[in-house]
Amino acid sequence: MNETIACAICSEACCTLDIDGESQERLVRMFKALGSPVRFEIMKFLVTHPGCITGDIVEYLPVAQATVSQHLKVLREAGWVAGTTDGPARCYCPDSENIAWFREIVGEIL
Amino acid sequence: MNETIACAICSEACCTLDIDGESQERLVRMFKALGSPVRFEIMKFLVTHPGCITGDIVEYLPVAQATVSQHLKVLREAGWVAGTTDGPARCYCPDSENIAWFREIVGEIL
DNA sequence: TCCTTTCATCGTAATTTTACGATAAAGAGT
DNA sequence: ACTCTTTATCGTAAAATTACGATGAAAGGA
Repeated sequence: MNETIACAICSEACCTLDIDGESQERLVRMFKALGSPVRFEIMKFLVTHPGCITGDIVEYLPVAQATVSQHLKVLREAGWVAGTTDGPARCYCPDSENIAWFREIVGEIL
Repeated sequence: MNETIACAICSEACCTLDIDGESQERLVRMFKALGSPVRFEIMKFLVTHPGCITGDIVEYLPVAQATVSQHLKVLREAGWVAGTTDGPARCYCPDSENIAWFREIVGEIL
């Protein structure tokens, strides 16, 4: 679905956006991850409290611990946040590299 | 959930991101809308073929017409695209104003 | 007026997501 | 070894999303 195609507008082979499948998947995953009110709220909290632990988020949000953990996993796998182990706890931070990548590619494409 | 709160990190009233509820809802809706492979593909097509009609997208994608129409509605309501009527057909374009807004606020917040 | 074209909407089945309690795992301290 | 703290994972019920065919609505031409 990512190669050059013909369409009714051009009536000949024509352009498509220059993004490889892997990057696109990654990008869509990032969009999807922040397309949830709860996860967006978590992200907001992490931006203003970088390095905080999961428990802080659980305290802050009216959401069960298991749910927060699940959402953090989604944000991690999407690349929005990165977690480092600190004893039994886990510190989370916005993943600035991936965030920069997101902004960059969004700027190119949209 | 958007006012100043106290948290375990600061142990006193502390900051939260400066975004009002309405903008946040709008932003989350935009994220969510592009967090779907099919909708992302539609958006890509619209960027490279601004002004095309629904039927062109239906031809391009291996998806039923009803489904495309539904996805276009989501993209419209999120503000990614704008549609203008042209006879029985409907022309769609990327909504550059809202896209600019998205980029701007993402740059501020993340 | 009657077609034709184009698109949106309705109803619905299948899939995915979300949220929760319960439980497991992993590290630090005693 | 035992316990406490912290987080992840499992199982599951409820809700939301997705995709489709069928139908309806709106505009233009014969």
